[in-house]
Amino acid sequence: MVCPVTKIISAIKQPTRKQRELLQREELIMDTAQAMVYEHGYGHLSMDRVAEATEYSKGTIYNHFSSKEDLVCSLCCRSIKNLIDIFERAYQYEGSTRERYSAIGIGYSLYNQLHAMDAQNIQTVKNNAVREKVSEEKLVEMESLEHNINKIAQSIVQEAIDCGDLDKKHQDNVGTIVFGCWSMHYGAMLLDQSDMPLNKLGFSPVVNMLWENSNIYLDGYQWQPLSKDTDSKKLFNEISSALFDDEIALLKQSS
Amino acid sequence: MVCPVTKIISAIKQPTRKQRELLQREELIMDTAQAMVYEHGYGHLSMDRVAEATEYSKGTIYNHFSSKEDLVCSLCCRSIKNLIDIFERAYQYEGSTRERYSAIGIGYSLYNQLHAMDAQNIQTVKNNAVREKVSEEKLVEMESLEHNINKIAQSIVQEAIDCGDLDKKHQDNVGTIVFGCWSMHYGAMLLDQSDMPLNKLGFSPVVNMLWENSNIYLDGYQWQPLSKDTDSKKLFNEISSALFDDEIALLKQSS
DNA sequence: GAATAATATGACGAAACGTCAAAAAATGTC
DNA sequence: GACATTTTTTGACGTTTCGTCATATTATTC
Repeated sequence: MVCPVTKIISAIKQPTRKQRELLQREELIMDTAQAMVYEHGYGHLSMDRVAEATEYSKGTIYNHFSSKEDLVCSLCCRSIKNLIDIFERAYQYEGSTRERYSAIGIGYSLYNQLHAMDAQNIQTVKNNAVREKVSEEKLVEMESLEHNINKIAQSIVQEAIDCGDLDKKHQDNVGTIVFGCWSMHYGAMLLDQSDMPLNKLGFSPVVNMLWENSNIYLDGYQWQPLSKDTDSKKLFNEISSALFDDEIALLKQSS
Repeated sequence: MVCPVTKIISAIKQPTRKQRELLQREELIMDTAQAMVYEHGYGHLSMDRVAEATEYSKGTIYNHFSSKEDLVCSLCCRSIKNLIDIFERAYQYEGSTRERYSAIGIGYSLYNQLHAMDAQNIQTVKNNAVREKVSEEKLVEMESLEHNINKIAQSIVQEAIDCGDLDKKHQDNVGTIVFGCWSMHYGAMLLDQSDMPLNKLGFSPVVNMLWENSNIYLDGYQWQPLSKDTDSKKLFNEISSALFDDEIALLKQSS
């Protein structure tokens, strides 16, 4: 159940050559696994295949990841780190609190469209039968990452309250507001996944519905400036191109 | 890949003795599988164990369900049928369109709290790796059920528009509105599932957040009467006890 | 350069899936 | 009721994959 290598790696400050090699190999294993999932689906991912593809033995793979599920969870952690990066970019956006919060939602949609498999991995790990087999350490890591990403969203809501864009009466509802958007986006992403056929060029129709719905929702909280007093279509495009130009390009290219 | 027995059963109008026996056995298998998941988790469900517990051979089980995933999907279909029943009760509720629509949400929350494992099964089947192994027929059945349940929600929205509770300008957004609530509830349910520790007596805190959020959301659509002009806490209790008294009792009892 | 510690390997046992030839039961025919 | 034919059931079998562990290999220390 314990991963000797992981334990060593996690305690690193200034990595030695040896440790760099281990880290590098860990990356290689993860990249290989990810490619496998991307190309042939989750069902085709097996430890034996990963071992063969990386040209290491199975035992070595197990030195890095205590189980197949642990490996998938590691992929999730990497995805969440990518999401954190996106959330941070949204946080830095020069605009109203409302716009910055919306930017998070757009970034989230974008990421999930670009990396549908990542979303699928996260969904896989959320499943209790899978979760059970993930090592304690890795679960802790994931929870910590999820906590951090949540924090970013919460701070924007808090700032909105502080500057008056959101009424002070919502002070105790910061969690609820974030939870609302989170669940809506999370649910939409998962529902979208089952209906894969609808992937047209650019954003999927689900993204548009989601954008409308989140605006309605935030208007419901009277978060200023209201979307009904704004050109929300235009805002969507502005935010997309200001923050996520590279991703948009990729999206257009891949369709 | 084909299930001989299922094929026979599905074409039944007036079941003969033989067919009744097959149906009955199918129920037995499903009940056994469900109990297994409930008691020891999804990971403990195996076809061999089901065969042993039902005292039929594995081959016979496979005559009914073409794969383990097919069996789980059948459990999902049963859950969705239960949900349809709940949605229909909500549809019949004597109250404003807004209240009836809210009743759906409450029923959904309730069902998922009472049958957390059902929700987990649905989540499992949504996963592509699992979905791939479900027989075509079963997938069609599930999609049809999902379509029906969606229809119930959509008709309430439509009625709201027709009677003026919802502005006519939303005529083209019926799908979007239902999708919004659906994704929010679906996402909330899944997020709730990962945080199992928070199951206090009665409704989980997530249900409260969800209730608040859906009200805000529907207020955003200006769906009359607005929750901010109503005692929404009271409404929640009224709907719960009017429609879901039995379920509430079960919920209190199980905590 | 030898002794010791760390790491890598792949053969192995266990668990589970799904199949299929043969056995058993049910049904039909005379 | 006896025999033939069809349907259904059975469980042994082949296959895949998991995760382990004794052994082999490599690295490090003295």
